[in-house]
Amino acid sequence: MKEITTQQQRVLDCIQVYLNKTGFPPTRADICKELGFKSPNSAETHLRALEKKGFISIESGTSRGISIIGSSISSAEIQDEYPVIGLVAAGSPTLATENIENKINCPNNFFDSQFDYFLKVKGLSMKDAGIMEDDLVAVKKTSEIKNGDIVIARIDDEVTIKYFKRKSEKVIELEAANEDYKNIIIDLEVEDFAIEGKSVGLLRKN
Amino acid sequence: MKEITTQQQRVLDCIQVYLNKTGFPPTRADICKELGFKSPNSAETHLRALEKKGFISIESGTSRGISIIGSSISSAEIQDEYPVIGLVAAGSPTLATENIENKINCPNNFFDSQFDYFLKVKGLSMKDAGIMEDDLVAVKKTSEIKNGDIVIARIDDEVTIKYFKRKSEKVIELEAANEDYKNIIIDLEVEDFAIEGKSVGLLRKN
DNA sequence: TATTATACTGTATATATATTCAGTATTTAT
DNA sequence: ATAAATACTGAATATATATACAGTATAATA
Repeated sequence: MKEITTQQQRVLDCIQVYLNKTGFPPTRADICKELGFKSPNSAETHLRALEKKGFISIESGTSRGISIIGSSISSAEIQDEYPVIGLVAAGSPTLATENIENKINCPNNFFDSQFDYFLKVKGLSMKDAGIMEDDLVAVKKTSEIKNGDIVIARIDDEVTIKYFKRKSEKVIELEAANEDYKNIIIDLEVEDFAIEGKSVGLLRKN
Repeated sequence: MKEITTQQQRVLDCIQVYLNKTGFPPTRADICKELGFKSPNSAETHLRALEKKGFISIESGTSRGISIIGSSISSAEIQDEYPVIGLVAAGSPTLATENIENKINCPNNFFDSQFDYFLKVKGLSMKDAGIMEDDLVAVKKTSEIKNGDIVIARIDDEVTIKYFKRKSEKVIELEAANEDYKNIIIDLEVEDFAIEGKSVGLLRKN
């Protein structure tokens, strides 16, 4: 970061003040008006100098495309948009647009593990695990599954959420957490079966 | 501040995300691109609705002249820090520093209603309501309680989470969601009883 | 001494952008 | 039953805006 001149500092301050006042950056003309310049090119050249020295970045071809570098409160925590997957139509990929009910913003380190989407739970098969109808399960797409994990699995074209239990090399049991539901035994040699991911957290709005 | 629709919330989130990413607000076209709209007028009408409802202000005739109301200068303003309240020591106020286990960052519009802190649940008295040990219940400090609400109540010096049921003018029943637990009948004339707040959501990390 | 950086005015223009108008369709209030 | 709000597509346009070009002038390098 090179040295800044007095006038360049005035321009930089002007951008910050304008941002604080309006919520968006100034145009070249705005800067001119604020600092008494009579030509938009006065602002332009100062901006180019500030960019060259690393104080700001300018998005080319973009109106008000100025951002002050370093002022973005070193946020280790990034907020991301996560899709909420509702009823998954048979045969369609889970994350297909038509399955996305809406989106939720939340920090990407919100749960102990990264995750990819929220699954809106239908039915009460995992009731005794505290997973109720319409709960949003944070799903991490992975095939690293341990016994006892809560997995989102696909059998033929149906998506289900259950406890995972490996019975043998070729047999898996999907265990419900509700005595009213039957467990599912999967013979990997016979059935079309896939693990979509596992639950890493849960969100309920009520 | 009137109610916001799902789509309007998405547009509002989109503006915030764009701001965090670039440092300046999006154009109508940017919003369309981000949310998949095909006409700039889609963004325009949503913006007008958001302005009418008081969520944003729009500077007329100004490119990118959008500012989110309430989230002043700081770009990470919609994200707030919420305390996690663990075991509440008898006699101490719930939000006393010594009761705060840690803090969680999450958007302040994360649940349908505003809330004040997370309560880490002990015991299984609300098991059948899907509230398990160590779950984090989002608590809104309020005395506006309806029958059937899940409330955080204080009897003498003990904090408990139960279903709320008004039996008569002076009698309240606190109902557990687990047949192994007994319901609690409160005579308001006899017992030292207070409603700390109610549950507006739940968070589970596993 | 020539060159580069700073610090401006003034004019011009391609395009980025807000914004209006004309439709269609669905849902929610009155 | 009718109106109003929501949720869009699609096209058109005035203008807001970035940005290049042509100058002038001073101070700091090399």
